[in-house]
Amino acid sequence: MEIAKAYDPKEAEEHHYARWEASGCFAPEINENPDAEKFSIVIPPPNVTGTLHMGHALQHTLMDVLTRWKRMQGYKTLFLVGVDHAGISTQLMVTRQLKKDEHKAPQDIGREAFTEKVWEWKNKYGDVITRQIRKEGLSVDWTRERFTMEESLSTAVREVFVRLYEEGWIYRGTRIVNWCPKDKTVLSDLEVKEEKAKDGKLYYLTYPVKGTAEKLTVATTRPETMLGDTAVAVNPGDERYKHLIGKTILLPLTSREIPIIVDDYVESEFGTGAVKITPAHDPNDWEIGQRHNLEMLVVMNDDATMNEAAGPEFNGLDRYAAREKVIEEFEKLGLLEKIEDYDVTLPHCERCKTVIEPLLSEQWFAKMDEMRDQALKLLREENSPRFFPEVPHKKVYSMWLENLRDWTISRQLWWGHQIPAWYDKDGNIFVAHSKEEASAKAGTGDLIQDQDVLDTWFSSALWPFSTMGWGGSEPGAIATGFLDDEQKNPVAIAPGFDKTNDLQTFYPTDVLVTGRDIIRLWVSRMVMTGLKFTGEKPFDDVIIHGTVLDKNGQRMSKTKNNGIDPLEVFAKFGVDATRMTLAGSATGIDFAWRDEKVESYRNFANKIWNATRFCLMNSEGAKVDLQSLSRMSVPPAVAGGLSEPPATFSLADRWIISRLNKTAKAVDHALKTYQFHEAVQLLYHFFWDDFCDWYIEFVKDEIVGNADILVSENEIADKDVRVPVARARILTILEQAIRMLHPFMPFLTEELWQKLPGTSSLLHNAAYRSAEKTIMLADFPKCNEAMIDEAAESEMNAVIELITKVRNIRAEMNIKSGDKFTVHIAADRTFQQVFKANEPQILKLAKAEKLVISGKMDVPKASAKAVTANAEIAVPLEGLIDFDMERARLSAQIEKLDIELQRLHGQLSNANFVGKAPAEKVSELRDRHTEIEQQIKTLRINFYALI
RNA sequence: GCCGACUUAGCUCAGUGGUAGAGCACUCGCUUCACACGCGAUAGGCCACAAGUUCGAACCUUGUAGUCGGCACCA
Repeated sequence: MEIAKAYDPKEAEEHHYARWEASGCFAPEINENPDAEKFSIVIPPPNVTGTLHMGHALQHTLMDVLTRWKRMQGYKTLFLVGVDHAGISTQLMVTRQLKKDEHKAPQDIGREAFTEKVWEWKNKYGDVITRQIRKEGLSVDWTRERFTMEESLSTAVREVFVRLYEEGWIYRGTRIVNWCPKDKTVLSDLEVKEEKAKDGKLYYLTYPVKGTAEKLTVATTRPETMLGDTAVAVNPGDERYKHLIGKTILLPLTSREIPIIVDDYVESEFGTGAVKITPAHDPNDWEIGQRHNLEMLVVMNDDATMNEAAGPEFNGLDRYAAREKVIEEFEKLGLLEKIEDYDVTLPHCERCKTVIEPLLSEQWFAKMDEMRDQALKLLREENSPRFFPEVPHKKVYSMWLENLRDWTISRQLWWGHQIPAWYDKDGNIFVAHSKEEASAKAGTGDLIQDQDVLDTWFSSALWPFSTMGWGGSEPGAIATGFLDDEQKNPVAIAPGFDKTNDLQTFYPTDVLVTGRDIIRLWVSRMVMTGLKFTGEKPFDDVIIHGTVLDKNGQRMSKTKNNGIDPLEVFAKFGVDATRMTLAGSATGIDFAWRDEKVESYRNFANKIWNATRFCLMNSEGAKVDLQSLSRMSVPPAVAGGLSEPPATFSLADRWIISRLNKTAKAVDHALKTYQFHEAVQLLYHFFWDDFCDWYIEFVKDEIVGNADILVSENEIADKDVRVPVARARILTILEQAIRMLHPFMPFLTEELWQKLPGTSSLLHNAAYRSAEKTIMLADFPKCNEAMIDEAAESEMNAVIELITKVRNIRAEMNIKSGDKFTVHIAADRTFQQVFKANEPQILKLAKAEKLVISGKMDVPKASAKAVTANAEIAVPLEGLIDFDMERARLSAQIEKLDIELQRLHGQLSNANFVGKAPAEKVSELRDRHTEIEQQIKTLRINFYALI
């Protein structure tokens, strides 16, 4: 069979995904083994407004590698996919569109019509990210796709809210909150980003003390808030102000009189030692206000303009205009002491970058204390979740939990889960699962539901179990199942999908893969709610991946416009090459994006393609056959025709099979410890260096059918029998390698595997025997310890070293490629045998025409020389050799070895080393010392022979 | 202010208490019948700096410098 000369990823990417999906390979139901262990992962749901970026691609690749690997091992695998409704982002997006299309604001059309619009938008544009996920090749179960706003998940949200409320963990209260004046909503601390202000100023305002000629100076970065001052505070121990305590201030620009109070919060050394107190506009001031029973005077509206309480002159002014005006007025009054430049960091809205205004506001809060304590207990007692890498994430996680504050969970938006609380005419609150239930509680149907929605992260926090049908049953009980809102989000249910079983089967999940920025926003909250509502931790392991940076090591951002679009990279180099690049960078470490890196994996993909091409071109009469890798690989009929059981394995065969098994073992270990890059390196090295560069070259003549094959000395095998055996063997080794590569390079490997003769569902893991043939379900290769052959590895290494040294002579002596020569080899009996047995390969790969193998070197002076660990090599080059050049070559080799010899000598003559180092180490170094000494000796003899 | 990470070949990065590795780039040579997205052969590093622990440190400890993060505070 012949295939194209180069790999074209596009074709494979187009064909296989749809087929996999259609044949149910992604759904756990494909697994026929009733006793199969499960493996489950939930995707961190991307925003419905999102488009794929490199961070997703990295995260998704790691999850898919794990899932495909486990699936091939016969685990009942669920990789659950879904999308987040992304409250603010989505509302902003639809608001913008509404303005553009209909020149309307949400308020113009009302809540119901607006949310209807959002659903329309979602149904029309909300699948961008999921289509992109398909392109990535993710083996997610689309039959279980979830959306945080669908009915079943909303049920879970309401259940959690009601329970927490009833237990007293959720309350409504008036606090200073982070207010975004542009989005006009409250934000949690985690949605606020501190950023340095460009030209921060500190304003010193002077306040006259009533009944004296004295004045008191306070400093502030937000002068406009002085309109809401209700006290000035000093430290109780501050001698400067002692006599003023209890007196009052005549607050300029207002007609108000405010007290001078003492509070330990004030540091005498800082600023002027006197602090203006604005309880309604600053969190610290609010606390002081609580302690001293101060008036809370709100002087701003929700759009950060000043309100009536700020006085008629300021009413309606924007906060910055008001700031200017306050300064002007103070200046006029001679009360502005000074303005200093001041480094100040200001809170910004994560979404719209507007400066946050701390504001007194009535909101819903969740007290996390009980859940926090459970999470901390889990961490301390069971070290769960385990973070990979553990440093520094474990600490970030635990420190945040330890200092956890109440969570502001309400948002002044329309898009999201509306808070299940109803108010009667008197303002009494009834929290319930539905209006009916609330009415029953209230004894009246005349109720109005709370207008706010919940923080997007509230529903995300329930993701691992709400997606699996959790409906509010008691911890540990079987899920009650869920209902889907069919009008809005119809979900196809796979045949055999038992709605009530998912939670029981797949929860808790095995591993979570996510970025470090949401450890607190999301990971911690999943742990807390998971423990409380299911009685179990939602996952054991948390892999925190690194950040993909641009090629200059900068973070990718829209403002810098330095983002790299994964889809463009897919188009240029293929999905598989991109996945290899992402999986090939060390877990948890940031790395700069380089197209060159992808290019090298693109080349690797092509290498795999061409190695397969070669095997297919020479596959007649053979097929993939696992028996061909075991010792008794010759069919009985043939074996019967020979007098002895045949030694069918050449050195190269034993070697590559040993390497294959070692690689399987190492890959398994690497993946178990989430060292994805380690697995990538192992597979790359095995395939390219071991399999292509050496094995294929060694057996090429044999499988092409050019070579006579020696069975034993003087006995040449029957080609008709031997060639197919050799072909089956190379096909099988290739097939095993491709299987191991599949989790990383799903498209290429499927494309090739389908073409290999002899592949069928019989090669599937036992759990998938009746499924349609696909490499996705092939059994993942396991190490067979019996096939690890150290003798073969060391003998093969001797042959490789020999060939390399001869090639080196050829290159350094400038011998034309067409010129053939004789190679003399001196070695001990064992290695004489080894070299003899591999003579045809050595001749071919070293481009020599004759080998002279003996126990002692005897060649003309005009020879190029080299030594290996096991042999002395000479190539007679009468007339071609330049003695000066050869001497230089030899002395360079001697010099190199001598440096090592000196170091070894130094160590071995150190009594401390010999006395204290492990005996094994000492003898290892002694052997090495002897070996190098011998090599140097040989090289020296050769060197002096040339003088 | 507190905490953390990083500093290894020209570049991007692996790595280990005892011979320093890869990919790309560079140099030289190959139209070798799977692959020039290839083959072969070189070259290139006192593993940031200093001190300590150790028989032995690039690896462990401490300090210094640079780079980058996170958190807190901000009258």
